[in-house]
Amino acid sequence: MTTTSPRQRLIEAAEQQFRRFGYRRATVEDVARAADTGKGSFYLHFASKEDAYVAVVEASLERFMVKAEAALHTPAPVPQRLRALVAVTAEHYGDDELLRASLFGEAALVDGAVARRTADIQRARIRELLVEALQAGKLEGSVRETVDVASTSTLLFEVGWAVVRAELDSSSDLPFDVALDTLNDIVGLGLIARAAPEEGASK
Amino acid sequence: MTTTSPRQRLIEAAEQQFRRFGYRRATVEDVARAADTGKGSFYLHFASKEDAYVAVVEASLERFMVKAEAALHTPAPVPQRLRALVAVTAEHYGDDELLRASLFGEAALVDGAVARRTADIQRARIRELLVEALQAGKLEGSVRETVDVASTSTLLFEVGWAVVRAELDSSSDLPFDVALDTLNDIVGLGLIARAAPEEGASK
DNA sequence: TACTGACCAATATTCTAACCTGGTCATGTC
DNA sequence: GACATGACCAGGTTAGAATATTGGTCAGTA
Repeated sequence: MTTTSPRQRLIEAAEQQFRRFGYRRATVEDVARAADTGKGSFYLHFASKEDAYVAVVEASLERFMVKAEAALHTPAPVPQRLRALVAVTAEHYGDDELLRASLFGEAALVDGAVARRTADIQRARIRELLVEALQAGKLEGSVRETVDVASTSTLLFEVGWAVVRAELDSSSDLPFDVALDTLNDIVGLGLIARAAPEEGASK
Repeated sequence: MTTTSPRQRLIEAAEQQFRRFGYRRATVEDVARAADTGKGSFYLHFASKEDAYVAVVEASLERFMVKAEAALHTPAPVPQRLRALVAVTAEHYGDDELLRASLFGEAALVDGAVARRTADIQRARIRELLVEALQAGKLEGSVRETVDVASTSTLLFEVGWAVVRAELDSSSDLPFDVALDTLNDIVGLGLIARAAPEEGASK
């Protein structure tokens, strides 16, 4: 029980406390006690309570990233991989209240500046994934060369989350698989009726 | 100054007060006074303060809808019309703090149940626009017959707002016209490299 | 050197009393 | 009668003083 490093123990204890009580109500003292150490030691490892929270979110996020990367690193064509990513995300975020609250700013667990900070971290990390996937798609030839990776990843990120949110929000009337199909369909083929697949079609 | 109907005067007065002080701080009494009428009369026209707020949002929304419909009802092909819609939206919502706050739940002007209610109204109304545009697109042949109008409108709504938000959020690093181009590009052509424009490409 | 917990300033909570405001309705006006 | 009004009330909100808690520090211990 005391075999892990103090920092590790602190992160684990902090995670438990934050998950149970939320950012505000969890106290540094309780975290330290739960990690079987003094409050002073807490500050040897983290500059502030907020930093500890960020560390917890980052650790949680890392666990999600493993799944997410697995979903993306398959031999399937890129659009199908994106679909898998959305599915995995909905599943994971459905279970992980802490990540969800930190991303959407659900006030029950976090809010204000901390929530914004952790939301940014998640967004950035997940968008990296999309950038990577898009570049891989270009290499393998399944994504058009002309696609602007930076802005496309931003937009993909938003539609992706729209679908995830529709799934997590029980009051939504958009069935998950329909949303997924549509996402794939639009992202894959666009809206335009096939006519002139040659040059210069937009702007 | 007293030529308009009492209800109209009340809505205008309410709009001024709500815009200036926000939903909570604006008082029914001040609204009535500003409309040059008694507080009791207020309740002849509105069942509650909240209903008056909704009426104000609806009136504001209607003014936006005029512009939005104008942007959509042009002879241009549908994707280009959608682009115009996004541009118009960004412009209008950039100026109209009340609509913006009511849609995004910016707490300065509104929050809680009222904000949710007015957000839903706006979402529904704007999504109708998209549904209409998609159907028109199908008729004129510029939108694929196979796209699912209901779910597509939902997703389009989300990307559209992502672009608008990127524009309104000054800290965003995504230039508006790049975002617009990308939106058009993806929605128009999808991501897939042109290869087999025949059958069964998704799912 | 590595750690700790008593300590402090700042913030949060609780309590109470005064105050305000959404909504009603008896009364007045046309 | 139909319509409009403002005095009135209950419930909720604010203000502010008194109290308790907590993030963060640091002198002291092992």
